Amino acid sequence: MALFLPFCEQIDFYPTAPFNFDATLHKPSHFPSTDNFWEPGVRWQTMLWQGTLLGLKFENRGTVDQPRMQVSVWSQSRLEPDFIAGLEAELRYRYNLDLDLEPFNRALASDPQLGPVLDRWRGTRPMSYCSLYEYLIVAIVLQNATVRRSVNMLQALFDAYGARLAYDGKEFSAYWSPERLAQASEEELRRLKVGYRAKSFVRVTQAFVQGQIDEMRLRSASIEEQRKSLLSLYGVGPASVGYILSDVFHRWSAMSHISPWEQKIYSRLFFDVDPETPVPVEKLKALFAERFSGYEGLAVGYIWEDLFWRRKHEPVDWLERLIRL
DNA sequence: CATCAGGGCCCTG
DNA sequence: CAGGGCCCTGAT
Repeated sequence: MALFLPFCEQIDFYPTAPFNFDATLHKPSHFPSTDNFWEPGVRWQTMLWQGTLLGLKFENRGTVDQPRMQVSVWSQSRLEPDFIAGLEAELRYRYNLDLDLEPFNRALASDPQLGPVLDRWRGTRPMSYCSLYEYLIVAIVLQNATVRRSVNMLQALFDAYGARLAYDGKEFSAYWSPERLAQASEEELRRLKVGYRAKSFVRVTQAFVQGQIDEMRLRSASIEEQRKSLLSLYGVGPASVGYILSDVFHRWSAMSHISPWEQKIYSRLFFDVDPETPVPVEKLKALFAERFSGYEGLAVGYIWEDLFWRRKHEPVDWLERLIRL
């Protein structure tokens, strides 16, 4: 039974130009989950913010050079102006609406491989709609699993501990609070077929409930401190930390970690070799550092998403073999 | 039917 | 610091 959200407020956003609405709000490389849905010009997204369940709808009301985005916010009860103001700031942060891409565009416009990609996706920025806690759950669900299994595990968690929200004539799942999951035992979690990850969920959730990790405080910490703090969490290793540093904490300069499956894809993309005989990680990093100096994460991200947009329209033979559904 | 690796991480030796 | 074990699932 879904929770109906009757109240609706609107917030207008004017992101820095250039701003590509669709490529910022939809990342085809991400696995699908039932807390959001995208179609050109619109993204629905649920959110648990400061203990309040929200139904968001992002709509493109501008152009790349004259950006304007309208966000409708549905809720159970009327929202206070202070709350709205806080939410607005949080969305600006998570969706990187204040990011100035011009130095990046200027520096890399003449790169023969990246240049055309930058033209195609001008104004696109990295984006993670998750809180740190939620992202950690996703990262753990991704570990050592095929995409389909990851999707199933996250859905099982939504169904057991999250909410179902009805707004704008649609229905979506929403995340749970750490406090809610803290009531679940490891055995109970295992029944959701998450396997050994149950222990990681319990320990990570505990760390949040007990205040050992604080997202807002970490945002202003040094990258070393962020890395150390994340690695201290049980079930969180270098691969998860790499994703979190870039997606949640917006550390886009360095490629902190390249996992084997990414290594294969990069080898094909940047050295045009058979992914089954990949180029050493060090060689990849050296190339990124030389060509994209200071913007490694951003630049590689553009080429990565460009590939997955292509795949959305037509299968990319060599890539299909590397993505286990 | 059985076997195996998968978009890691922990723990042990 | 290398390598086995971990849960479950779908592919072979």
